[in-house]
Formats: sequence, structure tokens, C-alpha cells
Amino acid sequence: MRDNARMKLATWNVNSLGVRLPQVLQWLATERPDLLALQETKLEDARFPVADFAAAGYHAVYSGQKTYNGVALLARTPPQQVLRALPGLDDPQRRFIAADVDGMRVVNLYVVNGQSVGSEKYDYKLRWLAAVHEHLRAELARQPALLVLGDFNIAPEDRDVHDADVWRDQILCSAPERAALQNLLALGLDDSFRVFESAGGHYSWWDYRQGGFRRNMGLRIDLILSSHALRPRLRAASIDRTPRTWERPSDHTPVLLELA
DNA sequence: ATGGTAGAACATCTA
Repeated sequence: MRDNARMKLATWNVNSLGVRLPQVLQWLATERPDLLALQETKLEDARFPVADFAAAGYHAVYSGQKTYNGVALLARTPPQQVLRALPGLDDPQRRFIAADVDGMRVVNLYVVNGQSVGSEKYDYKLRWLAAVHEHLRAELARQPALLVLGDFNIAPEDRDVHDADVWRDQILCSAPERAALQNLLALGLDDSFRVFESAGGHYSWWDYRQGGFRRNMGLRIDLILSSHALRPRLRAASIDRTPRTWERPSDHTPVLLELA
């Protein structure tokens, strides 16, 4: 990236790229981000729409599977040193992809949902986050300019939840999950949205059920973490609710960060 | 207490 140009980065859980491709292309055309991290593509690599994104001006790297999970990075400059699996964990689920983009290390995570506190999937979530912690520790030592984007499936604090009492100790909000996220931040990362906005009521996901979006019953679980070395470059952070208002939307909406 | 919606392997799983 040229030193004098702003860089716009975003993350979006699209809940099936097969269904949402037209919306992603529309959003790219409107917002023109330099980088977009996608989660829940639900596409085998052979079916990834490389040509559609190339036509839109984006290089794509991806790690996908049929039906579930799947992550990708779209970038205006070619991603380098691509890593398609989380080190330290023998994990068949495609939830991790990382690459060098514009002189930074960019990590895209689709964190395990965990289903319910105390379940087998919850245990997998905490083990997965522990492996992420170890990996990010090593990456920060190697490359201080680090961004971690993704669907974290954790609301960091009560102000990130529409009704903290309803969600107390539930999945996405339990103390061990929040502690795991704080452990990541303690490595030297900022929750970039909170650098610019301290108020509650800002969400990135609304359940499809029971009119969750209409009633603004949301959680802020999609995050962009930025390393302390990047702090002087942070310019703006936002959540774009517009795609959530479209016909047949993902249940998540894009989260953005602008760097100098 | 359950189910509510959406996407996918289209019968059940995942979220």
C-alpha cells in the first residue's frame, strides 16, 4: 500500500458464499475495501468463485469445505505466504487462513461457535482459541504489524450485547470465552472498534429468528483486532448495517477498519 | 419448555 493512501479493511461472515456472492460483489463495488475477510463460505476450494472476484479487481485465497465453515481473504494486492490451517491443532474444520498483505500479517478466523456452555463443542471452542493464542503470540514476535479479523463468536463485554441479562453466561458471552478473547488482546492487540466507539448498541450479528434484526436484538461478535504497532495508523472503525437490510441477507453484517 | 429462521448432506445438523 502506498504510504499516503488510506487502507480499508473489512470482515464479513456471509453464511454461504454460494448464496451471497451477488451481495459480496455489490458491497465490494460500493465500498472498495483493500481487503475483505470472509467466513462461512461453505464452498469446496474447487467451487470458489475466483474469476468473479478477479473481474472485480480482487485476488483471492481460501480454505474451504462443503456445507460448513470455510474462510477466504480477498485483496487488491496479491496475498503472500498463505497459511491455510491453524498450527498446533489437528483440525479438519476450515476456520483459519492467514497471509501477508501490504506489509502486514493478516489472520482471518472463523471461531468455533461452541453451541452451548459445557458441551463438547464448547470444549473444542476453548481448545481452538488456545491454539490461536499460541499462534498469534508467535506471529507477533515475527511480525509486529498484525491484524486479526473474523467472526469471533464472542461478545467481548456486556455493552456488546442487546440484553446482557438474557445472555449472561450463555454461549457467545460466557466468562471463559470472554477470558480467552482477553488473553488474545493481552498479547498486544486492540479491539479496533472500541478505539473509536465506547457506546453500547453496536452489533454485527442478529439471529434470523424472531425478528432479531428488526428488534435490534444483536451481538457484536465480528471483530478486527489490530496490534499495538499499528495503533498510530488507525483512523476509523465502523459497522455497515446496510447489507443486513437487503433481501435474503447473511445474519452478519460487515465490520470495517481504516488505516492511514 | 419449546421453538422460532436460514443454509446445507434435504433429514438432520449447524448456527
